[in-house]
Amino acid sequence: MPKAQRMAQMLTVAEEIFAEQGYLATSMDEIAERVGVSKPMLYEYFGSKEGLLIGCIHRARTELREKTAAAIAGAAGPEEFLRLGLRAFFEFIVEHQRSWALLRQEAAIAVPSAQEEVEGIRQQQTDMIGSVLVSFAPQIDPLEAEAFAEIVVGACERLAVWCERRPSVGPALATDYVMAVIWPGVADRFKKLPGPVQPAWR
Amino acid sequence: MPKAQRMAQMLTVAEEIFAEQGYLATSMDEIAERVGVSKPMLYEYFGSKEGLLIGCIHRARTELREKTAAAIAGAAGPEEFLRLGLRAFFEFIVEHQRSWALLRQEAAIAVPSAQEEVEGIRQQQTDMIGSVLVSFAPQIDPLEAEAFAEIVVGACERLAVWCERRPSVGPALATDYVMAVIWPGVADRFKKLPGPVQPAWR
DNA sequence: CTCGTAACTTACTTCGAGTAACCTACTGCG
DNA sequence: CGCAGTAGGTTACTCGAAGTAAGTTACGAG
Repeated sequence: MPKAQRMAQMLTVAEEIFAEQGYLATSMDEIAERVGVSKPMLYEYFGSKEGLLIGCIHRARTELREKTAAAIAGAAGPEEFLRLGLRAFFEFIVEHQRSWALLRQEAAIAVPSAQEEVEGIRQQQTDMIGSVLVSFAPQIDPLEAEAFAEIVVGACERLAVWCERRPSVGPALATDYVMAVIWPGVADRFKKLPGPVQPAWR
Repeated sequence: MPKAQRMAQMLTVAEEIFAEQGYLATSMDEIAERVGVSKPMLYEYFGSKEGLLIGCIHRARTELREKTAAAIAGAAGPEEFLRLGLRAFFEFIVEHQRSWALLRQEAAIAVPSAQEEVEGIRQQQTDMIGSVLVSFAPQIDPLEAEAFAEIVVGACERLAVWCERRPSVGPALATDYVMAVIWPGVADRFKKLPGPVQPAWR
């Protein structure tokens, strides 16, 4: 099997088993067996168990970025821009429900360098939100804009975990809840600052 | 040394080393040596490495609950109640800066059952916030109240991590930021619902 | 002084991450 | 055809850390 294909297969299998059993409880032998290959091949491709985990996270991150970029293209104003971006995030999470827990929880704990990747995902989200704030209200205090973005990302991340236990709450309702809580506060800031320009993210 | 005292000492040392090096990178031998005791003693007291971690988290959880309860005693209205509760949380985090990363990140990833304890901490916070909402606005949709509470907890958790990289943002300013974003949205819900009663949490 | 128990240690076993060294099958070229 | 080189792969190890079995010391009560 060619390398690129084998690599993708390994990532898919690893993500699956990690999500099922957790990172620590999964052995490299186990992954190798399920892939139908021997352990040293995993080391050939990813260097270490940690490297394999980082590969999984990195792939998810790329996918999230692409989906978000597609979702927010053509949004009219800050509220719609934010709403579409948040909704893309919730949809991504519902799709990757099992592996998302791995990405944000297991990865961060077990493997310091995987944490960088997870932070990268969050960074993407805060960038997206920060860009809404800064481009629609250029006079906003940068520190405040950053803090607001972190607050919104944290809110979504936590609510997404909660949604897993509440099947009745899908991406649409989750987005509504978050917007209901944060938008009045954010809009309030906008009112006190010079007016809107177009947002530019990616 | 008597058991209770030894146990506390083990927890203190373990929390310290876990925070320094991470859970995975720390060996039980290493902790045992720093405590000045042999490895089987740790197993005697905590059963497993996982048990030791859970012990650390559990102790932190208890402390947070006590501090929060003390802080919110005597708050006048929902806004002050929420503000004091959030502030106690940020102060707790600043105090336990290094070990907080362990609790919420490493623990969740590496050890599924430690995750329960971490969720317990979050549950305390959502209970606190949920009690504000429900008791000041008894007619609120319970699902919505729960979602709002999760959103606020997520926002704080994430902002707390951000504060670690931003020494200029202390507990007071962090609380202000969160309140600025969420309070207008929450107050907006209150306005549409029957009026305030006293909150009761713990 | 000796019995009992609380607190502790030494000396293992086991399991899994990571590695060294060797193997196979295909592709291009004289 | 036959052979070299390499992509893709395997077997058989080492080593370190979690967890354990069995034995040892300290010390207060009778």
